[in-house]
Amino acid sequence: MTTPQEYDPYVQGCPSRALLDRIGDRWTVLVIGILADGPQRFSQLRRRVDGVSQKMLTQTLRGLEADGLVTRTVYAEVPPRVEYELTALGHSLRVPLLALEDWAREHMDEVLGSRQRVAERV
Amino acid sequence: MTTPQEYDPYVQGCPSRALLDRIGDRWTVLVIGILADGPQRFSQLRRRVDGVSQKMLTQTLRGLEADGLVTRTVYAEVPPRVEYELTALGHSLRVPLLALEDWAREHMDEVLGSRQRVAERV
DNA sequence: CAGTATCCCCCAGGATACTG
DNA sequence: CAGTATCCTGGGGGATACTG
Repeated sequence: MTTPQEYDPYVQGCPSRALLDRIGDRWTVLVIGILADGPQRFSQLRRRVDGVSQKMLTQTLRGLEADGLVTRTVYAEVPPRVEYELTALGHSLRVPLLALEDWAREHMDEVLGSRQRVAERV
Repeated sequence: MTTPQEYDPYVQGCPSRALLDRIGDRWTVLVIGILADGPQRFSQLRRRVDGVSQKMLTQTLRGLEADGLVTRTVYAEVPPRVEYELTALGHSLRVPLLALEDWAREHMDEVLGSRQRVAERV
């Protein structure tokens, strides 16, 4: 603690790389995006995140929960109802993620065009 | 083309998911970050991105090249020198990525604290 | 409904060896 | 130096079946 230890993702083993891992997997980002609309049930998420398997959705949600980005609330009803909701921390992460989505929307054509050209060996 | 087709990452097969894939893998983000400092040789990148294998670095750079985010310049010298540099598009991607890095720096403690608590079953 | 538990396959990616 | 080429393994993740 003598030197203030900054998080440096370029160094192996730095915890901030762990964040990159979490952001890394496709489902995490998509689930956060959906939850930004408000609390959602498991089945709603499953339906809205096209292509996610039950296993991966559960796994993703458990990870988000562990990271303090999402809360899980079980209602004592029959049939059971479970709602997932972004925490304040989760909402704060939404901001940079939105910036990324905006970039994608704005520049995806350029990227795809480039890929096309490469694929055609032009 | 009757309805303006927006990129929707929540739909399977949407090309914008391809971008999530690219951002997804750790090396891409790290390499872009390093290249933001200016043009770099292969060996420099290899050294600065701690833990990347030769194979993955090559693969990552080829991908970035294909997407039009990075240029590859070969100098006819002995020994050979190859420099990688961000394109304007690559630089523009830097902006949202920086926002993400900032978030990580600012909130990593909270995330790690949460993980700790979960790991300890508290 | 909202999961857990299992099996199992595939391929991302590391290690190693070789080349222009 | 800046890569290819090849081999090989771990585990990510789908499919399926079962449960509170």
